[in-house]
Amino acid sequence: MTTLTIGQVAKQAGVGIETIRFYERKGLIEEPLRKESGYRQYDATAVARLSFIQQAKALGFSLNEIAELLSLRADTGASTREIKRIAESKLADIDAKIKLLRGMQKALKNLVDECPGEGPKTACPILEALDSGYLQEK
Amino acid sequence: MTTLTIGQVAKQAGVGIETIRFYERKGLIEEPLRKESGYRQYDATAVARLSFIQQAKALGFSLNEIAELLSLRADTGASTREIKRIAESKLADIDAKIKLLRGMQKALKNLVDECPGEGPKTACPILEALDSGYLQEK
DNA sequence: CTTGACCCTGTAGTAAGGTACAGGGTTTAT
DNA sequence: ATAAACCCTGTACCTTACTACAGGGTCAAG
Repeated sequence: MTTLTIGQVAKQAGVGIETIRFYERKGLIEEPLRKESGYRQYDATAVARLSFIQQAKALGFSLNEIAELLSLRADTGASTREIKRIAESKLADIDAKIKLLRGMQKALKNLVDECPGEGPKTACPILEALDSGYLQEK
Repeated sequence: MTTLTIGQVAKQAGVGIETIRFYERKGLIEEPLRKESGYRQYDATAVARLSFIQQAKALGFSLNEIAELLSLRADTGASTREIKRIAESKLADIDAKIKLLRGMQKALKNLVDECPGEGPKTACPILEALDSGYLQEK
């Protein structure tokens, strides 16, 4: 089994070296074996683990949530139920964020559409709206 | 003209006292006049300014962007064009965030739907997907 | 005239997710 | 054998938007 240095793992996984050590401190990655020199020795599973983390981040999981997923995975007593529960609550978070952003998008789009883009600032509906409390209707 | 203490302004605007001092340090609020005692003296325009900031935050503007809007508003040479430009770029940011979240939502929803919610973890498509790099297809 | 509620400055801490040294030791290539 | 490139620990710093003291001074009510 070929071993990898932290730099090689970082390169293969597309992250920084400091990031790997940071994940190690956070408990997201196991402490690897060391050479006599103290150098960390990794194998390919470390790259896979980092990929898992990147994937989960891409789905909007925080590092704490990822740590939770990883410990559930390692826990032979844990079931798919727990994992599904976490994923569902994350999905609900994402739904909520989208709703919020759609509200912003709609309000802002109205203002941009109505703004002539020239003339005195008194004619700008954007500043007007921000002043007026118009968004509070919501 | 009645004057207000920082506590009264905070209450009326629905923010904390520390927040007002923080905005002052950031340049989002002008430094108010002081009594001989050193107490800050505000008038109603301070409450309006805080409302402006809250409104803009609700539209997704960061404090730095809000500072920019405020300085444009104060700048007699600035036009609606500049303001519209900022609002448009903010709208583009929001659109991009929504797209990203929709991607996450879709991927995660598929996984949750396929997860039986019971049985061994090897049957859980969520962990499988995180391992496999399946999301990279994107 | 004293008590409690309020205000002041200045500094430090929070969360999240890293990033950047400083001051060393080690490996690898020439 | 020596220089470049790499690795080590530990600590400090970054951003955003606050929040929380500590250790004082002030104001209003009774």
